[in-house]
Amino acid sequence: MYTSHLLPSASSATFPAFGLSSEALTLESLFASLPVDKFAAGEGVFWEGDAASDIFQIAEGCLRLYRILPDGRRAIIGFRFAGEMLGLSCEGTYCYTAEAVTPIRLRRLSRARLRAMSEGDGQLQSLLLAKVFEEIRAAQQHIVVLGQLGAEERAAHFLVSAARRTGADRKRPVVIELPMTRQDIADYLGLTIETVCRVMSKLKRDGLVTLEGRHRVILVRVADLQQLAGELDSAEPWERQASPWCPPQWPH
Amino acid sequence: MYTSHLLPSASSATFPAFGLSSEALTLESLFASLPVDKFAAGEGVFWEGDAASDIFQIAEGCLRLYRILPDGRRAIIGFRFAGEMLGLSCEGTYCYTAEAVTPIRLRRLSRARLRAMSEGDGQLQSLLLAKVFEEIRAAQQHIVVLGQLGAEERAAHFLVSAARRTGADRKRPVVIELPMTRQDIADYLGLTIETVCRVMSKLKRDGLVTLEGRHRVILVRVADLQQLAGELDSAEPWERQASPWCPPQWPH
DNA sequence: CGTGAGATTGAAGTAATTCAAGACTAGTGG
DNA sequence: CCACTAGTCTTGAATTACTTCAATCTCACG
Repeated sequence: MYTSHLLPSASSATFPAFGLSSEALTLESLFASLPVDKFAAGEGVFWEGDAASDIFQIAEGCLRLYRILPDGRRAIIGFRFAGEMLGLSCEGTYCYTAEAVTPIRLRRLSRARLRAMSEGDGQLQSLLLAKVFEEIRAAQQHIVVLGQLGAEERAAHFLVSAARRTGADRKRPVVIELPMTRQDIADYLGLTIETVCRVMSKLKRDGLVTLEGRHRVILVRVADLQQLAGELDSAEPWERQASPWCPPQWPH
Repeated sequence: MYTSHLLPSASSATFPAFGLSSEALTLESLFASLPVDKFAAGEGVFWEGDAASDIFQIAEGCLRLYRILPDGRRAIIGFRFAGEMLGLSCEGTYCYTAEAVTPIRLRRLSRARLRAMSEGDGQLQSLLLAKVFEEIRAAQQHIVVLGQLGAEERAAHFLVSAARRTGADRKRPVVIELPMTRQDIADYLGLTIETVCRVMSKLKRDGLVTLEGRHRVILVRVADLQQLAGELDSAEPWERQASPWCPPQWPH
């Protein structure tokens, strides 16, 4: 029998932030009855190259997803917070390592079982597909950030994006918890730890944010931060005619 | 017309490079009977924000996919070559603009129709899903490139990756055609056009490549280029124990 | 053979990195 | 409880990589 009551705090408190309520309910029900795995901070959940046997949903805590380059550089692909899913877009083998930033609790669903469940269920398939599309969208967003934005803009985007993902942008003041280290943020934004520090200090100095300890940031002037971030998320599509861009013709 | 000599018989010549032969055959058959649309160089196929009504397969030519930032900067998300698909991972509205680099011919399949066709067809669904996963994988790869690699490394990765995608890496010498402009490459790699030029010149000076005109590059020392690129594609996963990385513990 | 867009190269400027020193903070042991 | 310690964070100074500005070159096409 399924649990008659939802988890005391986690589910009802955290889910509304991460999608349509119907979506959250349906995907949540997939995981709700599964046992919970715990990992300590710093522990790995899976490694790049492992057979991608399971997908996960985070009940509590924060993870970093990363790849290590041959020379030892670490590229953090992204972070995952409570309520979000993990490993859905990997086929065959995991294409990054997942590691707990904080102590975490998560539910594991075998890929084979998910496949079986979704076999005849068109609604479930589209829910999953929507998650995959969301992931692509986020990845493309990150590409734009890394390719085009400067250090301050990247940081601003990171903060605004974190606020939106955790639902913190819907209350005032906007308070976000950043459990990861500065080094994590640096490896995620393609900067050095020193640059991340400097930029955060500058945002503080300019009155855009307040820093409370190492892991709490209060977004004071959200609109300015969004503008700094290039309004990449909320921006209406660029005007088709107004584009200053004159595309080069072939041949050149 | 451009590339008439390159693609005498587009499908059979180019498909083996882009997936399993069974996959290519199946997906190709989806498009084979559809009429061909033509676009001149510089023409847009769809724009960011348009309703994502169709998906496309490129019969011939090359496209750039990009987004324009509020201040006019252009971020090229990627390129698509003959045989590749387009618009599959967009839901609701296209999340980038697609524009012909060269004159192109492509086949259009309505999303609604694809949906109907795949409704009961599990095999087709997994073929499509595989394409989507491939796209995510490529996006994550690009994130690593933009976040961690220097200018020369980025260029090397771009060249090696282009060689692999077009199948040019399976013949010697490795000759790749780059129909896009240097500005396109710059906007794709997150560099300026001058830096792209300088880096290409350096690769040439160092004997890694030969440049023939503006749009043909011969990869002379492929292994060295791959190493420069961080061996991001071919690299075996990093050793779990040998990792020099000591993950920070929580709390910090 | 002239023309113009694109490409290349050089020189100066700037943003981010590297190197280095010090400050903070959480956890430890007296 | 308090000092001690180790890891993290922050700031400054010097350096580097990339960009910007500017001039020249190349090539496809008329």
